[in-house]
Amino acid sequence: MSEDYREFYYHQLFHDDQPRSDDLSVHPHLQLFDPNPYLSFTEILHGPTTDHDKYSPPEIVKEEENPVVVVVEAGEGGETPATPNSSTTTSSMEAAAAAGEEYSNKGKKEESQDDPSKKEAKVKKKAEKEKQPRFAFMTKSEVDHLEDGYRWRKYGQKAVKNSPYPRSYYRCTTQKCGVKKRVERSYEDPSTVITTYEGQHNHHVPANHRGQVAGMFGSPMFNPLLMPFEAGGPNFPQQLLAQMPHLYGYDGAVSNNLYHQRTLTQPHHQHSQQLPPDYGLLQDIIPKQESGFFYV
DNA sequence: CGTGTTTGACCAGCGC
DNA sequence: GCGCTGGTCAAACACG
Repeated sequence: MSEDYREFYYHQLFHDDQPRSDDLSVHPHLQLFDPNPYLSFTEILHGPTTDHDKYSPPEIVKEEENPVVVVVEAGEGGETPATPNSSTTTSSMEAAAAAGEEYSNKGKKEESQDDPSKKEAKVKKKAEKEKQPRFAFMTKSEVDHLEDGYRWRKYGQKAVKNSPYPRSYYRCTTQKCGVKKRVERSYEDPSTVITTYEGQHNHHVPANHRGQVAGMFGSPMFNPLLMPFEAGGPNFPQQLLAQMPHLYGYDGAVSNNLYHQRTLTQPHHQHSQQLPPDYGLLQDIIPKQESGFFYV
């Protein structure tokens, strides 16, 4: 991990003077995890450097209140620039706050005194919405819309309050797949893209024209790692997470970016925490310790 | 022609 | 009630 990345990480973690990151209390729905925030994706992939081997994290990780920060360097796949360091992914409290703000605000005034049918519809709508799993993560990237293997159709763009950068709205183009994602650039760090996924893919990652799985991490070195996941089924990432609900407080969907993030994360040290019953061969590929994300 | 983007309009929720 | 904001729609447009 370069110093840059570490700086970036700490920036995300400890900027408690930011208005959007100080209100976890208002985001009870947020579930933050901290498997191992001290590793960059590079380290995860290639093993730690000697320096980092000696590195001891300060006493700042407590229970589940700190955000997961996993830095992932994007390969040269998709639209991601070819420079190895041009794109890094992390998840953070800031992203959680950014992505979750809406959740915390909406539904507060649900006690409508309107007619029962309207109220019922509202409740139903709310329940439906809350059923949609969400999580957000941050990607250090020069491009806004990172290739992640799925096909997305942009259906809207809005100016973001307090930010010079617009927010883009995407929907998965696959029929009957209602997964959406929002992409916006952090106003605090313009080099950072905040991506929020909502919903669950119910289909395979579509192959691109060359019959390969596209993706922001789709460089050749990554593809072999993708294979087992492809073989795993249409909802592989979902299945993956579904196997670790006790770890992630979640029982269903996951973004494909997370999918890649997790897929590409190579174990270099396995902790001896209990594994899910069906962790199976995934344990060879997925180091549950070094990946992370949060739901919003 | 199929697919995806752009962009202004519209709607609903929320705070004041 | 009103204004602000976020999210979505859909027509027009661009592109391969």
